[in-house]
Amino acid sequence: MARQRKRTRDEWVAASFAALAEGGIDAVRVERLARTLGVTKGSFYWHFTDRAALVTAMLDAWETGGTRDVIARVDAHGGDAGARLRQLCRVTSRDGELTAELALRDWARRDADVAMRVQRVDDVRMAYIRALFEELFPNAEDIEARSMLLYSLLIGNDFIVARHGRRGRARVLKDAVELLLAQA
Amino acid sequence: MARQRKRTRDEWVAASFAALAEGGIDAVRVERLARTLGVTKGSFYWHFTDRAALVTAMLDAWETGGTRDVIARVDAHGGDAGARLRQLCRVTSRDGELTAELALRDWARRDADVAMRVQRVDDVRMAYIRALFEELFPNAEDIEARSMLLYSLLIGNDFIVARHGRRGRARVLKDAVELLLAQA
DNA sequence: GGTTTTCCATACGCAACCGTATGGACGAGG
DNA sequence: CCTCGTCCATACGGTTGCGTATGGAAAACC
Repeated sequence: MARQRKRTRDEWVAASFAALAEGGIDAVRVERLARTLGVTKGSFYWHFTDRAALVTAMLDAWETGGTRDVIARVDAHGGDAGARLRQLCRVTSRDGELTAELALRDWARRDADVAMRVQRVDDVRMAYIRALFEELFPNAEDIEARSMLLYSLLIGNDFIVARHGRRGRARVLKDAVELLLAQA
Repeated sequence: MARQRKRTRDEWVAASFAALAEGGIDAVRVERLARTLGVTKGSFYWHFTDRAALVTAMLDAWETGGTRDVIARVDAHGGDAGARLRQLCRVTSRDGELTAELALRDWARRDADVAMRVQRVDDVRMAYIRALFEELFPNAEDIEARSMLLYSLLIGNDFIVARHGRRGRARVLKDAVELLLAQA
């Protein structure tokens, strides 16, 4: 933890995500972040005009990190459509991968700008999933249903905390994916 | 809007949910709620010891409203397992049915008590869905996978804002449910 | 080495909340 | 009619957070 002298804009954004994950949006406060970064508000208001500007920067980071980065990681693994869908499942089910999702989707219900961003993210993710399913199935409506089911599963896997008896979540998740990949 | 003289505890809770839906958890503030109810804080602190007590009352209401009430509405409609699952889908996809879900699930990540409540709700819902699928399929693992997929779909239908080209969400939702109800 | 730019500390005013304390209006019960 | 319990208004102190203003240290530049 070498006491560096200068903070960058990205450090503020990173600290904001950490605070969001730990304490919710209520924890993303200028003075609190300043303390964790070892500086004061003066630093913040030099890098950002506003608290709103910080939030905008967070949204930007989430938008690319939650689409392009994930897709790149999946594609880097290679394989055919089925392998990629399984890999997508593994990547997104990693713990802490979707820490900001809930807060942002909740916020999107009340803020038009945030809603637009979430829609963009959802469209990109669905397009990726849809393209993979298109390599496996012929019927467009079937493809759309399976894509929606898989995307919902990835979201639900993180948002739902139900127990599954003796079976673990990982096993259920795997079974569900295989069900979606199975030919009707 | 007859200016009533006395407020009940439930009115405060109802106003809290309205505020939560409109402005997020940040809008659930004592003095703000008092204004919308046409009273002052004095009233609040007579009905509740604390802001935390209000939140607890909200959680209680959500817990029963999001499980027993929904299940009762579905069962009241009657029909076999397949019909009930389709009805469950219709009931939960009504707008505004899950306004508190996102905020609560987000909160559950950081508060052990809230997490326990969400888990109870998820367990009850999953048990209901599972029981219905058990009437349709023989394999336990298959049942669990389909149950998780359906529950995820119901959640995802509300949380995901992706577009589906010419097909509307309602149509995709219906196709997805039929896919889950179809024999392998 | 002096000047300018970069980055941050300090101090201030202001608003929003929380929770408490206290008194008052109003109806119920005797 | 008087009292008592119910329900709320008002006033207060304390905290937290935002945004601004201003000065200062340290580095970059010439």
